[in-house]
Amino acid sequence: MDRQTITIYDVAREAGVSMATVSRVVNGNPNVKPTTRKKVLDVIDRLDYRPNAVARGLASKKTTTVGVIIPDVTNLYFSSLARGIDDIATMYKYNIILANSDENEQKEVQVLNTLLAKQVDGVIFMGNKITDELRAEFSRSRTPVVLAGTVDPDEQVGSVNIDYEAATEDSVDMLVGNGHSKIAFISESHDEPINGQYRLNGYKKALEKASISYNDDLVLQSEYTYKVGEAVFEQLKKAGATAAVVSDDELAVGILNAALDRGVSIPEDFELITSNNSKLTAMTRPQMSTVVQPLYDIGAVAMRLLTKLMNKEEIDEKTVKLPYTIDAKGTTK
Amino acid sequence: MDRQTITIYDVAREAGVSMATVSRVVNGNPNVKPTTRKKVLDVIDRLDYRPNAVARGLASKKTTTVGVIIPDVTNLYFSSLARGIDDIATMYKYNIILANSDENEQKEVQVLNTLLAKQVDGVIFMGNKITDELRAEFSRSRTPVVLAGTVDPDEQVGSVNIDYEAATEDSVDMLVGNGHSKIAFISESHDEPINGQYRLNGYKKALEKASISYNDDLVLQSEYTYKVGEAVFEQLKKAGATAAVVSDDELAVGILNAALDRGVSIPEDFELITSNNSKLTAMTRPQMSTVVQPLYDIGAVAMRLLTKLMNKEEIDEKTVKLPYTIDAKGTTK
DNA sequence: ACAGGAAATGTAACCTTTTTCAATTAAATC
DNA sequence: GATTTAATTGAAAAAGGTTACATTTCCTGT
Repeated sequence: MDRQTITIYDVAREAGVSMATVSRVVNGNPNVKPTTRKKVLDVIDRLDYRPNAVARGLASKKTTTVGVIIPDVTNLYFSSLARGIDDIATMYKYNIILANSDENEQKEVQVLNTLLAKQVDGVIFMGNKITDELRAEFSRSRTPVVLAGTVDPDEQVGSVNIDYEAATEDSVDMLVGNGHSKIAFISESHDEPINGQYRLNGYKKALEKASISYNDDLVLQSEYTYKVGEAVFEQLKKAGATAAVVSDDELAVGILNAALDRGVSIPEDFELITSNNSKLTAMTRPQMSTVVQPLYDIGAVAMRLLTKLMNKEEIDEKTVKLPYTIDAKGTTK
Repeated sequence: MDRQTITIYDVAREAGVSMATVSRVVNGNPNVKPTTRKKVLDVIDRLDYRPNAVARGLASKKTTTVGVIIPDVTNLYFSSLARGIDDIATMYKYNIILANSDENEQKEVQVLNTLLAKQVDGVIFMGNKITDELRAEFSRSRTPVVLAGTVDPDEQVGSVNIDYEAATEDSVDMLVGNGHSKIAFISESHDEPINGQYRLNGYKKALEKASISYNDDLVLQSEYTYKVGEAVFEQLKKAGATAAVVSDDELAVGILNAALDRGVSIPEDFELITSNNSKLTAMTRPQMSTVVQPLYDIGAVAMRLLTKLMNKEEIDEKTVKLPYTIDAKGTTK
């Protein structure tokens, strides 16, 4: 009682050719006589035939689908990357299976596995830390993987980033230049190389250059949400910070607002520079000074790189670093 | 030179059973003797067998994948819905193919077609207007469709919303109550029923109740972006509006900031109420008064509804309206 | 020990394409 | 006009599972 969908068989029969021929015209294979092609095309049109992508995937071992693991679509940083990914994917005729991981290691592995089970042609991973288990899954399957906005010191898989260390160093340099010596650094867990290894290093380097001694009280680990801004700001005050480098925009807004709500003038009494250049940085008052990461492009380039990998094209460099700048807006002098 | 992946055949052979039996244990069919199950499970484990979801999909005609058409992941309103969708999808073992449409009618149709070609078990559509072409595609395929945060006066497919008309009416009521008579209404195109039919109606009703005559100059159509806020605010001033009801948070922030940047005090000189209760409403200063839409829940309920539809369960009501409230924060008195 | 029914397992068709590889047809050469 | 060669087309074998149906095995009760 179903048999409603029409298959390549039906087309072949109607057109009086073999299904191989139908397959050829559908796939644009040139070895088909123009008249036959026309005939088949007409039948396809008349019957409104749509190839079954699943059957296609099974036969050809290609699904034209890539998996995208994202911590949270609701985070503007990641959704901006995702947008870049999807646009390029569409351009290359791929679709995206999007899965939220909440940066939960267990979910990440699980999701990766279902993506692989679904035979995605490639995977784009956004997150912060590549656990060993994840790395093991990556290398076990021969499915290409590209990290977007995510670093893996191991560099086994492709990745697209900016130079987080240098960007953070530049940010701190700027605050130092504005006369600060009690500069806080706030990021997520230092277990994540992007923070503990790159950003923190940049921070330390800048301090060192300025002969400012490193003070543990000024280095905070915090989740990236708006609502913890209050608590973080209290900690900052307690530690005597007069400026801060923040690794996430949403958190930065939280801190900024907490300061404003307490009557602290910004940037006069406190300076702040954030890291992602998401839309948010333009929406606050004062607008937030920020590292300008080319968010969309990171996603786009990552997807482009993945297409090459899936296509087994020769890659010159599978770790690409995109340029960044610093945009001094209203939260710094 | 490929044959690296191991199939159900391999497992069957190793375990000395038929593939049917392997299939049974993989799918949790109870008709398997515990000892056999154990034996098979051991082999699966040893060989690290992972069922090929594509083959499965072809054989069973179920892909456990649903398509999600979203205008733009980067818009917090929609990404919040998407998050609700994905969480419930995951809960029911579905994956999400996400596709951005930019509310472009052509893209919408095209994307829907590739989703159907990929044999998704269901579709969740977010957008604003259901064109006839889209409607035609919806009904042609027997794939269930649910609209999330999107209305279709036609009510042919499932949908999850709030009562936009009433919510807008309430918003205007509140501004009227605060003494305004020159209240602006700003939304996207009135061709979209959600705006032209529901919200605008609510606006008119409220005016009528208050015996305020409708003034065309106070009714604006604008795209939903932050950057047009300036232009929109200028128009509002010109029209002499003293308050506004805005249908999109990002646009509302743009208007709010344009006002603040011009030295207008809010809410003293101008009141504003927005419609989506995205994170943004808490991030501005003053915080934005808003209609509280249960964004996450709209997505979650839509996905839940879709699971029922896909499961051919009996549905009591396929058009569900979720409750909303009005949260008067800093942009209204 | 044996019939009868339930439980467990196996057989083989089917799902819809792609993709060899072989067969046929058309075009080109002399 | 007979061959050769090139261009089209078709037949059938994958691809990796699910599932209806048939068959075998296992218990029970007598």
